Amino acid sequence: MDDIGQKDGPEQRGLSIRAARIQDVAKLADVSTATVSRALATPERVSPEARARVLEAIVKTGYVPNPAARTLRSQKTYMVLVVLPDLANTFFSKILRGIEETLFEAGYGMIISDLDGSPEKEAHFAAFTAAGRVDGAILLNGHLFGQSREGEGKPARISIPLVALCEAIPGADIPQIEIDNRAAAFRMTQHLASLGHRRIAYVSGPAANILERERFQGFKDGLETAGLPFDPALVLPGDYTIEAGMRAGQDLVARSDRPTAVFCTSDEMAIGLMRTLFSAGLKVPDDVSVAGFDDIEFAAVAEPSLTTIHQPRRELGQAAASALIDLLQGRPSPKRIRLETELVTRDSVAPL
Amino acid sequence: MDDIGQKDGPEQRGLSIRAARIQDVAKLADVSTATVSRALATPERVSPEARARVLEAIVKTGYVPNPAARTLRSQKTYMVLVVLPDLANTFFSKILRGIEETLFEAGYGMIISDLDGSPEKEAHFAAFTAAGRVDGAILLNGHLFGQSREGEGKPARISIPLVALCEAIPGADIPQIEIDNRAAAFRMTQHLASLGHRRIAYVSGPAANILERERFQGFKDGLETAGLPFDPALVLPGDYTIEAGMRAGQDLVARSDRPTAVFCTSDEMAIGLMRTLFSAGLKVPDDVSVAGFDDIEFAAVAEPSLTTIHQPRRELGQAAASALIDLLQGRPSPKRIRLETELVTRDSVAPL
DNA sequence: CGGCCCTATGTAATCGATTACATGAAACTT
DNA sequence: AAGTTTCATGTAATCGATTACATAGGGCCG
Repeated sequence: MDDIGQKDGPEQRGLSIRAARIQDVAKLADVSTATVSRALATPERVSPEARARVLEAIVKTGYVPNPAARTLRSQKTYMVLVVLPDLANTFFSKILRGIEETLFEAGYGMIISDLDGSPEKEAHFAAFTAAGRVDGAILLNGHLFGQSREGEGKPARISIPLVALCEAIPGADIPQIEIDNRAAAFRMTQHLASLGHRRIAYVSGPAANILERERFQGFKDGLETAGLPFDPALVLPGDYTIEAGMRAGQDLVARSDRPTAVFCTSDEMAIGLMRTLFSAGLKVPDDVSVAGFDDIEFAAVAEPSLTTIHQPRRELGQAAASALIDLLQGRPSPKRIRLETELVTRDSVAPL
Repeated sequence: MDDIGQKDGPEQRGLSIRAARIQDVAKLADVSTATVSRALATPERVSPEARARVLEAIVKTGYVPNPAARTLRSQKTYMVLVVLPDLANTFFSKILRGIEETLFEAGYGMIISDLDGSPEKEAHFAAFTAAGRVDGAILLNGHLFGQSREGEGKPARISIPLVALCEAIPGADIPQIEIDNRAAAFRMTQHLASLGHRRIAYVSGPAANILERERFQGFKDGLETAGLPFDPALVLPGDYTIEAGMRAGQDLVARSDRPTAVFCTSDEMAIGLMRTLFSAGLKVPDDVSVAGFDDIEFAAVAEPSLTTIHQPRRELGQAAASALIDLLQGRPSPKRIRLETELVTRDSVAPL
């Protein structure tokens, strides 16, 4: 147990900021490095006495295992990549929180990639996963990486466990966590129709987006079920942003035959749209009813407060993280989870 | 150049998903692993021919360096930790984007830690940095990690480069990126006073918060300069959230001698407060003027649109990331950066 | 022409953990 | 009592890069 001047211990003299290694712990506890490692990873395989000595030595030295060394050997990073199209979008932040919480509890860290519409960044992060910097990834961007063009003798790419969140990825054999967008949009459309609205405008998401297609289908189904005609002139292009909502609002304001209700496929668009209507002197819901989608925090405090579809954002994040952790730890993972949405009626929608 | 059946190459037969290693590249290019490494890290120290062969081999094999191995040897992770108190808060998301952008361009990845007010998480992430998982950290939470209680023979903790963002950390000898909160609050207070308001309420942040102290001081200075008395009864407690704003609103509504203007130290609180005033039948700005702070996206589209202090959030993130990168790469780093804010006048504030 | 320096490259140690395999002692079986 | 298991532990190979040191060849100088 003589721990003085052995061979090449870190000697912590003065300012030596060298971190304690497993060797130092082993020496202090008078066991081999293997025993230290086992005391941490599989305590039941180490005698109580040795374990106690190791634990004590760990406290004394302030030992923290070196993650790089651990990863190099065991091929596990305990890191998860979260890929999303726009970090600045309010909709994602609470989802991220749900993800982070769940990952943290399971001992995983979270690396965030904001794609920002850049294919370059996407390629970078594809390489990132291929290099083994993360054990798995949660994709919020609606498609897989890089589409694997197999030219030029490129070897089969390393594939890590993936989970799709919110935007389902058609054809991908991975867990998909989402809401039933079509049903939710259907529900909202029916709600508007049930209040007597017969001319209902629709402010869309990006055309290529899978959410958009589902919601649009739900909208059309809803019209049909309500016995209302579908009028393409009442479909306004959008991209889920406040600005898109404002543009759609300008379009509507300029029309002579205005619809009596507008279904925006995001709350941000709905809020932007209401802003423009207001500025033009129109009253919501007296002149026009406006509905949103998502139920972000500001929906409840907008003026007027926004009727919308509530998405359980935090739970979505948690569910995705759980599914991924299942995969990472070799447990069976649910193939598809659809969380329930809810129609939240507030003041922005009124009977005709 | 015979690459068949050498000794123990990866052989990529069928489904072998083994990633190419530096050895494989070296063999294919007919050079040593050292040369491959140098061809990537210091190309000028490798002959053009060798370099070309290496590059070709890299493309052929799809080689991506293993980050764990690289980190283990070189002690560099090319990862940065971003610590923030609440990921779900709108205010942070655009800052995060600024950080991510800048880090990405410099080749760094971003790991996010949402502290969520949990000391347990904080301790975890302190260990995280100590273990060398990141090269540096950006702190948005206003204080340093763990306060380093040096008891029990704990060795000097590894200290990595840090940068404080938004919330200055008094006494810490690290770069601080922020705005001049006091000056901004002063400015807003003066603005309200100049419009004739003499009874101005103040909705605060958390008392312990450094931002709060600065803004509060600015507020008091503003009153004094305008020759207005400071009335403690007009200071309402808050914590920057929508809900806090609503509570403050309820408080105000219940009063008989209402102030004519309210300065909220966050836009979220201002929006929540306006909501409550509205519900109580009060008009903004006719009955009460309301001002915010931050200029989040929703400030411009709130009804009425919000007079507030614009913070250059993206630029704050970029500046912090740049400062950290400077530190990481051994360059001198600015000690303190104060970005300019701007008073944005909109419709929620009107002359008395 | 011999010595020196520079350049390009190879060899092998190293980073710090995990873990396959080996070993010796104790416990149990028949 | 000999043989077989089990348990606790140690030894050393291993993960895949970087890099200190060694070396060979070429050019230059006096």
